[in-house]
Amino acid sequence: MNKNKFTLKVVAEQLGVSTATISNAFNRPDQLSASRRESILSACKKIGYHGPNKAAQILRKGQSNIIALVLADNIEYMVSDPVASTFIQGVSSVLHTHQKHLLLYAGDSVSVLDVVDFVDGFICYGAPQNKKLGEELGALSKPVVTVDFDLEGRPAVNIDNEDAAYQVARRAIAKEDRVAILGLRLIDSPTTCRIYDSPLLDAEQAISHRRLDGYMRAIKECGGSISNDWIWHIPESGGNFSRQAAREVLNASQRPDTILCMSDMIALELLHAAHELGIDVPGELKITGFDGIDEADRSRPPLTTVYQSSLEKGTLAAEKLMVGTTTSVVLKTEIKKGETAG
Amino acid sequence: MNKNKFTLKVVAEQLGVSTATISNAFNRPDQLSASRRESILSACKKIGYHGPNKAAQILRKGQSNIIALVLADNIEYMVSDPVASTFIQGVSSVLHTHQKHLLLYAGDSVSVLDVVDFVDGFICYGAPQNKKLGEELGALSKPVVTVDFDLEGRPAVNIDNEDAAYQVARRAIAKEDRVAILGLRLIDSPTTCRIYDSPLLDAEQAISHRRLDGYMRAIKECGGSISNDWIWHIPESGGNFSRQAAREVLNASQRPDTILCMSDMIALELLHAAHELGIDVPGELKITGFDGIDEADRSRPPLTTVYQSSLEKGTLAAEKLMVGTTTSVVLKTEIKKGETAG
DNA sequence: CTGTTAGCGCTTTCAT
DNA sequence: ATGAAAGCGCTAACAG
Repeated sequence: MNKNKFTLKVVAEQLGVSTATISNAFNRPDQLSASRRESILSACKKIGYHGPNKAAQILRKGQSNIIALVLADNIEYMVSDPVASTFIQGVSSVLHTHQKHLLLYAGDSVSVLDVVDFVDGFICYGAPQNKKLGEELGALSKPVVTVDFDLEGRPAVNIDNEDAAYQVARRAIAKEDRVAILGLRLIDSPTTCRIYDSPLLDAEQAISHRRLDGYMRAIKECGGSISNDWIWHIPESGGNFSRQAAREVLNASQRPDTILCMSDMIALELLHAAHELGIDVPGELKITGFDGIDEADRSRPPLTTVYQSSLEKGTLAAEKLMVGTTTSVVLKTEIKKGETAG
Repeated sequence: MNKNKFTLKVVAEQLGVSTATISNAFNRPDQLSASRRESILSACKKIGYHGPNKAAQILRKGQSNIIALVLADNIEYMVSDPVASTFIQGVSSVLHTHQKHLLLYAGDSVSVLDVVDFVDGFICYGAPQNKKLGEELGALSKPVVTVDFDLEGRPAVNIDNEDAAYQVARRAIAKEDRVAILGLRLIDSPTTCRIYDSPLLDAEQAISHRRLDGYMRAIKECGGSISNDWIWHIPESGGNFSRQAAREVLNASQRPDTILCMSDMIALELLHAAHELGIDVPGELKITGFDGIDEADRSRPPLTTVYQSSLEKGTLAAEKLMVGTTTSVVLKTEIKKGETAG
């Protein structure tokens, strides 16, 4: 329970040198002889002074080595989502090599202004649920890297959601197919429901809408069409939301031939529900997912989906922030054929 | 890209009041009239001053509202582990209601001293891989709450690992059973292997050893015994480590009748491997897990395991830290019968 | 290479 | 209820 209350000044007096010398010994080796530095450092260690106070350094240097990772939703959900947690892994691994600390910041918080003064930069994973945060991040003087959405003038890491969705849908849909879509965060509702004619969320905000566009293109190309009654909104992949949607769509009269899911978690839940109802996949029902999580590979039958590297998204975003890049990038995705789409 | 460079002092001059008044308007409402405060606040908003600089506040007040969550291993692994991520959920939900920020700190880092000056307290989830961190945390003058291990004089949140392991093992083991154990972090090795006569890690450090004790007690009570050749060390639940151990033990001549696994992730991997080899569970092989994660319930057959509430561990630990409790607690666990243990 | 000094931006007695 | 002033602990000019 010690943790001495030493300050640079006190230590300097005790060692009979100036404060600047102590400071330099710790932060700027080039400013003094190696031997002097060595003796100072060991003297400090002996008396139990472990280096300059970090809080004071943050104020003085204007640099904390803390990076805030702004998550789209609440932290609770994000940490348990396989896609998001893989992303976090990527981020944390590169921050670790750069000796930076990781602060998790919830996208449903009130304002990033309560951390902006003591973090060095932001990585923003998905458009924050609280729109205001997006505006704030856009106007900051500190570095920001966005992922899965864009912010005027900020470097971003994205995938081509429209094209990926198109590709995977194209793989599943056959002529004359009745198609349904289980979408993610399409409208502003906390519950699972068909979208009917609810206004869609801002197009710019939602990767979901790019995916929707891709699905639509595929459907059209197959000579089909889809009404809003056959498009579900699911607030988040986890929990019971997906299950509810799965049951609704499977129990509908005139069950669809193909169901396009905007995440693997949703698709797996649907696959599970279909199994329970004795529906043969892909014989009676084709299913596609999105993300390419490991679990999608282990399901039986394995999911037809599109893979995106969340890990790479994370490492790239963090590296951009570390290096100070200003250019954006669009990562490649890859169709995983699986066996759920005929 | 604005983010005005306003300081309290500048604002005070501009509004023609003293710095103390501005400060009070933001931090101590009781120090001035409501109307005065209101007018000051709105004036500040108008000119774009969003409140006192946080970095300066941290230095001055010695309080940052940042809580460090020290993870046992590297962050990468922790975030992807269902047990750990559930724990994080619990922590973050409580911190969020207390307006505290969450800093993730890896247990394989060099020293907590590089954050101690700017965090208000520590939650330490599992004995840090780097032993030195444990010592440092013990000697700090800031609040520390430990989980799944103890630190002299610090409040802790634990479960009774020995008893839980005993209970679940007792459920599976029958007289004359040949028993094997797939253990987690038993020795100091980065690879999956039988422990043979390697020295076990410090008993105090490892919850695994309490579980081992429980298993041993159950085995003895059934009139059996187990040699170190039948105890595996697995460095972490995820990755291929569990799979390797599963294959080794299943392919051994004289396959065990019962295999006790120190985590559900290990047990599920084992179940999967057994399935691939056409081994009937529980007919030809009984399996037990540990943790009671959701997925253990969804497997076929559902896993016989012992449930612990990682969420509650998280909320409790965070609450202890917020409230400043000094007492420790041992949470209840619960046997989940499942169908993999006869 | 070393020491002196002026702040980084704020909070908080203490006096008014 | 408000204002003046002394630091919180450190760093980086600058001068020696």
